[in-house]
Amino acid sequence: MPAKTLEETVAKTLAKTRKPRSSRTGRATMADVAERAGVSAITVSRAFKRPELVAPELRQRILDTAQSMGYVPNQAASALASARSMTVAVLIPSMTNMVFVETLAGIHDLLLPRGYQVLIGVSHYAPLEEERLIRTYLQFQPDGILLTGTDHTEVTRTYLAALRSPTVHMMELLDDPDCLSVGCSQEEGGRLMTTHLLERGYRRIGFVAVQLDPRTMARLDGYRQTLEEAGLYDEARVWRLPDPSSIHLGAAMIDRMMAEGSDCDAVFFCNDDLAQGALFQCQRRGIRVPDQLAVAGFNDLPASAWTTPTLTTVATPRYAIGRHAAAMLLDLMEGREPAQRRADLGLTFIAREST
Amino acid sequence: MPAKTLEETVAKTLAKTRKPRSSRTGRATMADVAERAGVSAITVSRAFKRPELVAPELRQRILDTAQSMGYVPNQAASALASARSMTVAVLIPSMTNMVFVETLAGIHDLLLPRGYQVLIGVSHYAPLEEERLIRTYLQFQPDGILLTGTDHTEVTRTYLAALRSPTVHMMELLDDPDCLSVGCSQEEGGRLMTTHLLERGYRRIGFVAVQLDPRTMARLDGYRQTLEEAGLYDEARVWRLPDPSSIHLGAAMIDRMMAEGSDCDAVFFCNDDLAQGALFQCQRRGIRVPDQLAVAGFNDLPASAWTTPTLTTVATPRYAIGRHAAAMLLDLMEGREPAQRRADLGLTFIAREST
DNA sequence: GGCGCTACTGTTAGCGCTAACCTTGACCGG
DNA sequence: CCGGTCAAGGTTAGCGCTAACAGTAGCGCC
Repeated sequence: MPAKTLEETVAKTLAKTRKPRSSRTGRATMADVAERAGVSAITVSRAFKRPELVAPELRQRILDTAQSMGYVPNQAASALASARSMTVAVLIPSMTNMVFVETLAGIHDLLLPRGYQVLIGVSHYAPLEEERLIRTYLQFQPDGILLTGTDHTEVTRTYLAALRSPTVHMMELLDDPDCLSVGCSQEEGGRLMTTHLLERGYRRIGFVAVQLDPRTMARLDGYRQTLEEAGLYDEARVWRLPDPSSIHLGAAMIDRMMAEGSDCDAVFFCNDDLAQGALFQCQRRGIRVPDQLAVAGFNDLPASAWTTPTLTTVATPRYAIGRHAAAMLLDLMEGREPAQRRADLGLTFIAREST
Repeated sequence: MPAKTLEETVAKTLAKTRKPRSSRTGRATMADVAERAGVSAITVSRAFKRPELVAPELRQRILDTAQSMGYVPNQAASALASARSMTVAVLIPSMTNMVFVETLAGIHDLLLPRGYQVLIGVSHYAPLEEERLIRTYLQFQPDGILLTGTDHTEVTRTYLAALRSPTVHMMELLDDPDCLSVGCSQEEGGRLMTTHLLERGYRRIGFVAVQLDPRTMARLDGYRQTLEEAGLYDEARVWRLPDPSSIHLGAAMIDRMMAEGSDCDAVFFCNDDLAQGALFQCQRRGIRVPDQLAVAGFNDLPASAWTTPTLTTVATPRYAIGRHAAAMLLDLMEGREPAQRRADLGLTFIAREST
């Protein structure tokens, strides 16, 4: 009986001409503020979101009223009505690795002042975990997505392709013109360091790769290419370990090399914390660096300028990468075409005492 | 003319008996899935959120249909309708300080598997910034809030009091029975270390306080109390600097002490990274540690077990604090009373070579 | 005087989901 | 055979906000 239903609806509508002063949650709503300020709800909405559309005095009165009532806009309702969540999902492999924390800082510094919120997901270097996270964060209908690296599962790629949400890849550079990327050439970093070691006269240069993520492997590639060109590459001087990078592991590697009777005159560690651990252990064991063994790292962590000896390394512009990626994403989210689809932010080689 | 309005409404309602297959955003909605699976929307909702209410085969069919359509629930709509955002706001003072990053890891590990999302705010040790962040995060109607420390502005306190959202304070312990807190006694840490230094025979013990946040000041208090009891407190051996803690600053402090002709035979640094910097600089300047100068830190950062000499410090259970705080919050959010309102997770004193 | 224009403010409808209630049919025991 | 119970699914209304459109007033101008 549709007639009855309509009658009922009308009756109910009339009955609650004015609702009790607050919503279900006990918080003031936009309608409450509107009523108190003697305007309509939409005007309150505009006073907050499009202030230029409301007469200055009225706007001030509305804002004052809202303040006095402790009104806080409901972001879920806003997101639902406007189809804009003002949220960006960021996926990084690790939170304990300073490199990504600083990238995050760059992202935060750019996006937060512009009203965007950041949802941080940690994939622990596992593409499958990343896929799970993507699924979770899609529920938030993020206006944009920032991904680390380029090794994503097929499903992740499908999700992202099916989605409208703008996406920018960080750290590594992509040649695919459909993808936006900001980063630096990890391979180039590997070449820079290896070339430096060759120039310093080292001939039996080892490489320690851990975590085995694509960035580490790219550095290894750069190392291998350079040594192969010099006719000095020897697989026996390459160590590959899936473990996460740590000072402890770096120290352990020195022990292992000694135990194995390695003939290296220099070792290029894929990460600064490994190299720092190696330096500490060399000091303990009385191995003179760089005379007996040269040690090199990657990323330029803060302590690397202070160890004894100080550590030769390659500085990566991670803060700048985060900031730049966020800026590109912002362009996309606001409908502008970013200046470039692929931004190489370069590397800085830092020669110190350890080589 | 209400009659006409009603007629119009009915006409429109009939017209769109079935909407086009997707929503405004182009994504499949629950209604789309329901139609395809031949059930009502609420059943789809239940298949996801209350699976025990839907017959197993039907549930599977719904989930399969959803999957095949690439359906992702809209969290904003869910939050609006259910008044539960499944979101927790976490405010920490710094992201580059490992202590808080590990706290975050504990929080994540507990909350994410239970379906909660975490919004991270960084206050940069500024209560006013924290207040701003609180205001921002309240828009998300978080189901719970985790705060670091106890120095909040009056406005922050007012907001939190006006709010229903459960709140747990981390790191420091509160005596206020209205507040839940998880942490350890920073003051106790200061006493532990100072007592240790006294026992080792040091008599002119200095203290370097940086950042000057409440936790640092509490450690300083513990130090002062202990030395006063021993009749050895001397204000001239206390340095207070507002700068953030860093290796660099620790090294600089050694230089400054030398330049000032300080007579300390031991220095207690309020943070491990400062102490590490001091150790590095002592090594550079040929100051023998601990013979000429003992060095002590706080927090037990990873590198502290590897420096030369290794660093005496106090380990704080930050991961456990994060996890425990999250567990208490979860209890509150799910309507249970937590086992205790104030959890002291203790400290571990670690004697190493530097003292 | 009428037209267009700008500057404000309001009305209506609906975003996608779920709480609360309602219906249906199967099963059970006396 | 009937009332009671329960599991499984549906109906209705509305969460709090904003897009889109619809006024309305005031002004300038020919």
